[in-house]
Amino acid sequence: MVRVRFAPSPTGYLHVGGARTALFNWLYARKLGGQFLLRIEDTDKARSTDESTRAIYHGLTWLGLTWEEDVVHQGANVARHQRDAHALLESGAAYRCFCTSAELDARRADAESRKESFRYDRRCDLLDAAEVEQRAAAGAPHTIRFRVPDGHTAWTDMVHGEISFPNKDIDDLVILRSDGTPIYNLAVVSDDIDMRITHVLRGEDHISNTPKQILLYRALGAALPVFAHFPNVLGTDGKKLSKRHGATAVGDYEGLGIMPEAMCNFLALLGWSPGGDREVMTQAEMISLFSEEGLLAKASVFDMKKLEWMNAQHLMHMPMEVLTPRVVDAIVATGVATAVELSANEAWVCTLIELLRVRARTIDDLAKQSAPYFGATVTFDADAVAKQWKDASLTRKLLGGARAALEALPTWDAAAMELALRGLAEAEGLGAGKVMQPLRVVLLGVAASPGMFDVLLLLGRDRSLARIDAALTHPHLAA
RNA sequence: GGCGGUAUCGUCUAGGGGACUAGGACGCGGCCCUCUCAAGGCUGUAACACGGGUUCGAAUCCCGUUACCGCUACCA
Repeated sequence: MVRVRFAPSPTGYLHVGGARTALFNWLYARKLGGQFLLRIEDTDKARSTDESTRAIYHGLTWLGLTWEEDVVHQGANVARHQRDAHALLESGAAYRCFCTSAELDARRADAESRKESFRYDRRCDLLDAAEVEQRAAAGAPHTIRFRVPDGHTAWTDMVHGEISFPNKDIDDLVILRSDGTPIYNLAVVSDDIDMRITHVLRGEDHISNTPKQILLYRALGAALPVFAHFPNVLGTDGKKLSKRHGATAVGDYEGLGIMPEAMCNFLALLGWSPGGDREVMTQAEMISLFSEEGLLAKASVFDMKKLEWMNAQHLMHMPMEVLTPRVVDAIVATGVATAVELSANEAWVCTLIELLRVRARTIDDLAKQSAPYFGATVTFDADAVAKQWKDASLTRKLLGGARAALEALPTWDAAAMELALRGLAEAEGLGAGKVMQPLRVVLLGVAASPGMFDVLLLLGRDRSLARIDAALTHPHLAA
């Protein structure tokens, strides 16, 4: 049974890089019928906050990346971490180190000043056993260090292939601080063993932790998981994505009107390709297409333009029953209509969304575009007015004609409107646009919208005529 | 500095020795459609980091260089 985990530290919001790591873990588990677990690495109490933990839950849930079993809080496992550290001490794989941080810092600085790379010299490992016992018993503060054996440590990474490190380049790492608290590498290994994790899929920044962790697995007598290290997500300047690139938290994109389906789709394509020319996919399609062969080792740049395009694709193709509630919420949030009003006109709202979804890039954009269809009065865009009502007297004449023609219509249907309005234009010796464009501004206040007849239908006879009347009193047209 | 990772259009990528005149997508430009805006269709722009090998043949394999990234803590 494949068991994977996403293990963020709750020191900020859910970052898009982290979200992609979570996505790949989730996809892998879903693909193989495995389990996707969540572990909050909150051992750094100073930096961890409950707010961050909630943001991570929210982000993952929003993306649809639901996890199995109870969330594991690393901080709750300290006793086991300590037990493992002491087991290592007893088996001889680790030793007590009485060097203080200050001494270590000084030696490190000294090595650096001589342009040498610092390695712990194992002086405490050379101490007489009896002396060690005596000092420890006397309560002398000390850490527990893992003794890195000779040789080299290698593994076959799912995305990078063979990776090998000479053990001589790995320092004897502290696994338990002098205050008895565990160090990250020990805690991770201890928890992953305990959680029976079979595949550790994480960010590239953990590559150099991996040999240390493999050594710990072996010393603890545990089976190794399969490792995969995903490349970084970069900003447009090629630097690792960070705050100064603007929105980096997945919550930011939610606020921007990006949908989770699009976000997942976009994130999945950063470092993974289903092969062929496949791009727009539902989550179900991503699961069935997912394979480790498609995983890329190269860092990729987060391109907001493409995310927006991706969002637009999902916006226009997704099932109405999932889209509608979201748009309704967004419209209500803009204040132009209430939820009650919208639910009372379900079919009408549906038509409106169908017409706008193909012209919007985000949910917020769509909600904003819907504004002119609500309310009693029209808000006129100054540029649209200036451009489309340039010749005031001609516009008045055309609008008068359009109003009369529309009012005379026996039935309020598109075919009849088209006949009437095109007829009007022809009679004036004008192109259809000369009638439609001014009318569009009259009805909606803006220069771009769905087709005129769709708009007329949406607004209805009474409101359409009333808006024409209202426009005739607009200062720009009132002679 | 040491160690590790990576390198195809501006960006996401296809490519796994001959099918490459290097394909698709985003973006950008043009055309078509058209009452506007979108969507859609057609089309243009633009890349194998560099240098050596291996091979009859290299974007694909190997080595080196360069650049970028990561790690090098009693952080995670």
